[in-house]
Amino acid sequence: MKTAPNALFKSLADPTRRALFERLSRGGELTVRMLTEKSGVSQPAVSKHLGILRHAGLVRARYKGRQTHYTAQPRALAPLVDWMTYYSRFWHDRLDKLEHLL
Amino acid sequence: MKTAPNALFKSLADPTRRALFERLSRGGELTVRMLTEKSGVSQPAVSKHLGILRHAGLVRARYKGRQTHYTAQPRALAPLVDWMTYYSRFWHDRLDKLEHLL
DNA sequence: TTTATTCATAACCAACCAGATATGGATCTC
DNA sequence: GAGATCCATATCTGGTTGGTTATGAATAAA
Repeated sequence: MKTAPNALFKSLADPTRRALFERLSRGGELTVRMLTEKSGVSQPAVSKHLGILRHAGLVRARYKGRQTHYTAQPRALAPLVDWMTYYSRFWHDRLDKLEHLL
Repeated sequence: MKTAPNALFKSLADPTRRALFERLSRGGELTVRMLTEKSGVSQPAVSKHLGILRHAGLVRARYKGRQTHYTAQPRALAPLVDWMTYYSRFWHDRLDKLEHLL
């Protein structure tokens, strides 16, 4: 309950990185090129962010030809849900049903 | 749905800071002195962290005499729950009941 | 009225981080 | 095969940040 959410919190703390994850969550599968276009940062920056997200398990890479397709892995958010379930006593009664689902 | 979770994610991204919030979530009301003891860092560091948490709305300060008592404000986690509700399509069906509770 | 305690702020420092440009490998296209 | 495109990695840099010590204001205790 301690080290698990660390990488997740850190990964999602950066706005640019979180925006990438958000786009992937809605947009299905997207290439680095597509993600770079409306990201506001350079392509290497996007690649680096995707690497961090991938390391945290939040996205998944599929290699086809010269381009890499990324997809979101929302299941990786589970430790965050666990963390909030555990540490918010106020909501505990309402969240504990959710907890055993995960 | 964009700027709201930013301060929360950033606040909770630091392990020391998150540990303080966790302790307050379980330990009720604690003074800076008490929080400093088992934090592993100096008192000014604790004060700074508490200031950040307070700025994010995650803790609340009560001033009595020369000591400051802090309490956790788990309701402040609401935007995080909203964020996860919105951006995790996988859990959407299970979380949307929770969403309208908040 | 001293003396001690509690806390916050200031000033400083080392480490980390997010961004850039440069580059090269791999793969399509012509 | 030649050129163009896509992506990742390497390197560098400015800004952020989490930590420290120093200090002072405010309050409690002696």
